[in-house]
Amino acid sequence: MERNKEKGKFEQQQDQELPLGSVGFMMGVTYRKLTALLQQRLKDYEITPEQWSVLYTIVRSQGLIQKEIADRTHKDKPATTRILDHLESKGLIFKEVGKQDRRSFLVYCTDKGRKVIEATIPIEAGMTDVVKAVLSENELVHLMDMLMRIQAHASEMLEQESRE
Amino acid sequence: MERNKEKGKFEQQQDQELPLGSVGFMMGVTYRKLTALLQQRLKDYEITPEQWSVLYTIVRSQGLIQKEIADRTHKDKPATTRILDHLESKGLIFKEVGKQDRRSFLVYCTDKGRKVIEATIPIEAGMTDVVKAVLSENELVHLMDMLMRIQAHASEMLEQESRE
DNA sequence: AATATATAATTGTTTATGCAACTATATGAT
DNA sequence: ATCATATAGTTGCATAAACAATTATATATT
Repeated sequence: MERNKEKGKFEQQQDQELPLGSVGFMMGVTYRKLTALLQQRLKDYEITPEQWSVLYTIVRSQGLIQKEIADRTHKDKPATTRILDHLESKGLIFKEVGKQDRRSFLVYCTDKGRKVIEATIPIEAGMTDVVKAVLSENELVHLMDMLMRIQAHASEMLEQESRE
Repeated sequence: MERNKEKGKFEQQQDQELPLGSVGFMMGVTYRKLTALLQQRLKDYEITPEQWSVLYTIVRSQGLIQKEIADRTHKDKPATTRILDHLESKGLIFKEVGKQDRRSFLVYCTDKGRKVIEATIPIEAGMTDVVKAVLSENELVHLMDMLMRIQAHASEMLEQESRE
């Protein structure tokens, strides 16, 4: 009887402490927290974290086609189109129709776009510092390795399972 | 000259292999891949992963107020309101006005809601198996621990920095 | 050459997040 | 008791992801 009561109390407590213990949800929560912090820090530059990642990719490699940008940033084509729209309307990038392949556009950053990235690279780097404040160098490396393994395997599974 | 050429080739390759190495972005990509897989597997039940997490919380603890659900699922109040709207329109939950506090609603699941969760718990558990296919038991524990540390620290930083 | 098929990009729809503004009810201080 | 403040919930707006369908151009097949 007493043990039952105790167990009841324990379970009730667990209920409050561990509402959703699965990896996927934890990862989502952590990602959103990190992103919100980065967004906060990028506020003065009027660019979102996802826009930053796309613009960064463009600054590093001028003249990519959208499909290639989509692959490198792990976005699908519609998402890429729309983020590029935002970047274009802010005057940070421009497009040019492909000469050989007229289906595609070559994407370039403007001077303004390059300057935004140059100015914000330290901010993005600061996010790694935030993580390193609670993780050792080894742990960070291990974390990245695990994330890559999970990501690769989940992609594989998804492709497999959606193919029928 | 030759060395320069080689280096150019190497950098170009790096360019393709490591487009965005930062933790935050990697975590977002991994989260989305896991979520997409879960969504695929939940397809027959007409419920999304985020809806699942909210419904699961309700099934485990009947009569929570929305604020409490928001806290446990790490969502803000608007997001919670809208997800509850979806669950309600599918007949999986219902609300009841609070007796003591008439600002709040007590949320309960319907029979249908409970059955959906009971039927899909194995599917959600299957996501852990997907992760365990590429991570040892120890690594998974370590990963969860690191995620919690990062999440807590990022929350702290965000609160600190948004407070001025 | 004509036709089928693949690919690049766009548009529309649904779901979800984050932020700000708002309503209604509770609580605290004078 | 009144007035200020806090809290629960909702609504509106911007951004983004996932999926399906569409358009336009390339490539492959016969």
